[in-house]
Amino acid sequence: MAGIFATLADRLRPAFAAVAEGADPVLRPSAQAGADFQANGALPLAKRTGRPPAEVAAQVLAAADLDGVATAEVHPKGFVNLRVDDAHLATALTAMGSDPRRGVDPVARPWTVVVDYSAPNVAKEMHAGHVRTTFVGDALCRIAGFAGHHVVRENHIGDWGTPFGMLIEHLVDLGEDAAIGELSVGDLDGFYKQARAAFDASPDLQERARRRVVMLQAGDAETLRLWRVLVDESMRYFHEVYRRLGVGLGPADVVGESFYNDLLPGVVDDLRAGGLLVESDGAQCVFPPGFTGRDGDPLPLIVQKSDGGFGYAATDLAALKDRFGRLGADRALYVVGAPQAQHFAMCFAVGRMVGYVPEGAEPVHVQIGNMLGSDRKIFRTRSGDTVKLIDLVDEAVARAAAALAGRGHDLGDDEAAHVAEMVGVGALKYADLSTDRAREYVFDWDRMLSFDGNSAPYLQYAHARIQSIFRRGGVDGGAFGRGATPVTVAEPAERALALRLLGLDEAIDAALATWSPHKLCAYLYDLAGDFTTFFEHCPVLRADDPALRASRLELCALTADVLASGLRLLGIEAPERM
RNA sequence: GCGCUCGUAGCUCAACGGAUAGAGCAUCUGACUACGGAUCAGAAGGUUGGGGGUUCGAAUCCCUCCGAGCGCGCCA
Repeated sequence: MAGIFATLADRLRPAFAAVAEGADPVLRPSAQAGADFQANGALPLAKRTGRPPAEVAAQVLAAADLDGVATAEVHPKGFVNLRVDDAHLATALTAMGSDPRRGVDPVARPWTVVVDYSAPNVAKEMHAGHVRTTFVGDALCRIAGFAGHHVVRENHIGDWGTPFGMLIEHLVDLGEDAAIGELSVGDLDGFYKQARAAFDASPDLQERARRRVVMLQAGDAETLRLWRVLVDESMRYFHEVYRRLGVGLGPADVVGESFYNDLLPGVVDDLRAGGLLVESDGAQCVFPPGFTGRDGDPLPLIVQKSDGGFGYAATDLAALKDRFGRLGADRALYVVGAPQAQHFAMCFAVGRMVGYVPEGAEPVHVQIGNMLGSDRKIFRTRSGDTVKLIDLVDEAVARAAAALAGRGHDLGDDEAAHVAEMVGVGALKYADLSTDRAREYVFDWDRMLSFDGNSAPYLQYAHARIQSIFRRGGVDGGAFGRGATPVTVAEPAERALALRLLGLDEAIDAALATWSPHKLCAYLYDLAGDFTTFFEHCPVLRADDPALRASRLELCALTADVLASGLRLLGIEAPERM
């Protein structure tokens, strides 16, 4: 089944096309009294046909088959106002109830979507900067997967390059067992800082590190073994964190920088064969058109450094080749910080020039804005250090536990702890997901953990509250929300809730159109708001008429299910009680 | 200097080129011995940084100025 928006658009499109080929109905939700949607498409057509907007609108309306779906009227200005029939809402809700996908049809043409996200560095702690790319990337994977796309998750870990000379030598100096001990308790920052301090203080170590990098790149077996120790210990820790956070990245998804190492010479060959490679100051560069740096000079993408080593641009080009070539991606998402916009724009331009990106396919930099402190500066600790991701998680859960305990509940200790984890982690995720991903946002504990406003706890609470209706009424919740109970839509609050429920597919479309999870968040928040209004105005358990009571229980069950499903698509769990 | 992103209510954020720019918090006013008060209803709060332009219609697109953040050759 399709949602209400798609249904109306399908009904209107032929009528608009009859006036002018390919004309868009420009269907929008309406804030007008008495109207649920408005079609604005007559206004641009009036201009094209040289006729008054209202006349065009009337012609469209006469041609539109809205029978059984909605009634419409033309506003003198040319807007077509649409009000969905109550009977149609009722039947559509029944269809939604019996549809396990809740009205979200699988996309007609599934894509292979490669999603590059999280990307921590080996032997370095994940910090606040990784929070958002991890959560946004994971949510996009879930949403795209649910919509029917084939999703390939890739964790582009930083597991290669010059720092590994230093890290490996530090591992040797420390002794392997001691080093592993340190890494295995998750103290990656401690290890890295020690290594950095020793490196800075010792010219001898610097020299050994240089030699070690050469050995690593030459494939020396012992060096590779030591490197592998660092990678494995780090990944073991990262995967523990992912598991705790419900992030769908595992060992099979690790495709780090080192993976592309063998492909780099081929990239250089491709560029050279394409006549794109230019030597500049001893480095092999490509100058994609349209990019200038200081003094307005053309800006190079440095593929091979003057010392013969490969730069990160080479790795990113190899990744483009691999994702669109070997993996057959239709879309390759790079869920990476906004500051790297120019770098990716250049890589994508070069990737197209060299033929790595097929016609119709598209690499997308899913830009992630910085998390800011209350001072609107980059989020840091008071002492100026980066904030460890795991510390944020622990604090979120602790704060959630305190908030839950503060209001009193009848949960046992185990369940209370479990719920605190769901609420704390959910609050952290939702705060990241609910604002436009590309924009910076101010991190605020109180706001994200508030039970009011656009927060995870509010949505989780709305869900738990519905569950309690079924418990309180001694009603088997599983019997509702399956389309087996007829729904009547009469009260304004019922209509509003019904319309919202039937908008799930549109919300998911909107989120995927721009790879923006916050559009789904906004939908869920609106849904929760519509539910509380409904719940306030429409007695459920106390409804006199058994049929009305059942109808409202059906609405409750559908709402609870859409809330829980929607939150799940964001990677957030919805407790039954809290 | 060049480039990218951004500037919306006191604060934090929405708004797919469409009618009167919406929420939450904070402020103020009301309601109910409550199907979970973590409630509901309402008020107030805006020249969408300034100015110009395109358009039937601009927070949204273009130009310009002001302000903020970020990037700009061998780190990723």
